Amino acid sequence: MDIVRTPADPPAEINGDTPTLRLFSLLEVMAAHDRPFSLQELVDETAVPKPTLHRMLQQLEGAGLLQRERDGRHYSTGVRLRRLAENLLLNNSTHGARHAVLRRLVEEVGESCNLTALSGSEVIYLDRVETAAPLRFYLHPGSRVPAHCSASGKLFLAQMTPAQRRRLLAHVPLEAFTPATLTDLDALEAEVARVRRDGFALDSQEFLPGLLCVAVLVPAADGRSNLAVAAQAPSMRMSADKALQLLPALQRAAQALAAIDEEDRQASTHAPA
Amino acid sequence: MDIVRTPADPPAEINGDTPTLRLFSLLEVMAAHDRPFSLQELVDETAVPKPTLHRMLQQLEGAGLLQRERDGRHYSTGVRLRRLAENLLLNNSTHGARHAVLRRLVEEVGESCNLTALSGSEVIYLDRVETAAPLRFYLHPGSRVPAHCSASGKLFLAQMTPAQRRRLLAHVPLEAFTPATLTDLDALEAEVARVRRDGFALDSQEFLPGLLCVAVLVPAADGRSNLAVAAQAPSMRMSADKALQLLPALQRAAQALAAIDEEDRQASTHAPA
DNA sequence: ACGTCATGTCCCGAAAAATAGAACATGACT
DNA sequence: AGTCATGTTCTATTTTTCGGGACATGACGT
Repeated sequence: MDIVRTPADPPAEINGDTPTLRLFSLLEVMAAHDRPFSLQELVDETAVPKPTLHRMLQQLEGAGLLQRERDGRHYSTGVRLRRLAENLLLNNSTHGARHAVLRRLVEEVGESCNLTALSGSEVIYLDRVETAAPLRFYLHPGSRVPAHCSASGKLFLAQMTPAQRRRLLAHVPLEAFTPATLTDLDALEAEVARVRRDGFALDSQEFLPGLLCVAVLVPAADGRSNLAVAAQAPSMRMSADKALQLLPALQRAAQALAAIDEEDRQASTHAPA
Repeated sequence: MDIVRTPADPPAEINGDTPTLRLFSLLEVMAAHDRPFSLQELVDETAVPKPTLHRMLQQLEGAGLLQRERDGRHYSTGVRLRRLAENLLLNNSTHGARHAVLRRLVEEVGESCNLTALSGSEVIYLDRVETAAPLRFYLHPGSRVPAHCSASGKLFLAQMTPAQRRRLLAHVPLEAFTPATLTDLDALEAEVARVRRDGFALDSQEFLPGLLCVAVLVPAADGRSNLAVAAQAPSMRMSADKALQLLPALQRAAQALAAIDEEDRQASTHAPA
């Protein structure tokens, strides 16, 4: 059982999650290297049986997602796939804007920052920008973390009603990841009350030893937000005191993100292009 | 409270070729619009049964290819998908006909040229060919540059709707890299209007002191392009006036690049035998 | 408060597709 | 010709998808 579950594993291997998604993994392998691939090369690269791979390539070629080189035995990306990629990046102003805010925040505070949301009883990393500092934690977007031992998670818990919070926590044991993890319901309630009062949350090595984190909510129009910004740093560079100094920058970023959402909300009720 | 659905939208478009490929069609539909989709919206758009669509979205979300908005009922593109798209474009430009066109352009104009695309709020260098002149800027493929202070970036901005552009720019501070950088929104709007009218963009030391740049869009069949060609030169060798003289060559290269895409498209619709 | 509507979610048997071993085909090089 | 490496086809078995129908949930309107 992994501590941090990551849906998208590092590039090396084809993921057998579900057959459909293997095609994506295959494309990722091909997109990662800058050259046309022959069937055999892909077999070596992915450890997928040759006939299977052959069929996958045929499918992708038939759909125009891949195309064969002139020699007939090397595959490279097809127009349709490139068109898809272009459109994808082109029609992305929301993520672009959010990401930009995050990037600016990282520049300002000098530590890795991320955008998180609550999903079920876990906090999911929506986006993340790494600091330039060489020592850093590797947590990529898409990872999940329990709510009770993360700064963002405690923020989300803090805005729930006691009943909602109890219901969520009742079925999730408060697993101890470090000695600092709050595993007692009463202690967690007290912490959550503090978070609600202060408007920010700290995670002081409660999830990973040596990892500190400060987070604030991105305000939402209806009062309940499912979006938080957080800054993370190794304890070597960050103390709890120093974390507090980052708060103004975090709040500013949160406001900017709220403004983006507000715009989106308005834009979506108007006629799209 | 949705606005009335415009009948201008085509009826349905998901290809039932083989089940696996429907996921790609779905992504294409989503990539074609700059907004998050709810399940129901996609049902209307694609004429795919609701449970089926639901499963498809779940799969894609689980794989990190899509992600839900924080309201939990709207889907938009995920990090993994965007990363795939970036890699795809990055790697594809390096080899093949595009590179050749670029190389020939460099020969013709005598200055370093590059191919760029918009990704988020930044311009990403897809490919670059250096001039032979000893004095030159070192900017390699894959590097990124803010949109507001690059010739290509201003071209991409110019073809957005005002709303899209505002959303992107509102939260990206118009950072001043040089005294010439446009840091005022109104000034940038005026510049963008000029760019749209003229069909080309200039960057006169707005990003790096001493660096001039001219760019034009590579025309796309559907009118919106995510590909631009640009020539760059140090101010010692290039003035704004002289930059204009490069325009015909750039336009020719852009046409050639557009023709390559067109060829690819046609080739992929012909007999794959 | 209650019904009503629209939307998101789950279930499950029938149908279709993916899987990968083995065999076959094709060329390259000796 | 003989060997090797690679691409292709065949096939029965396993696994997945499919989508109608039913259920759940929340947002209204009365």
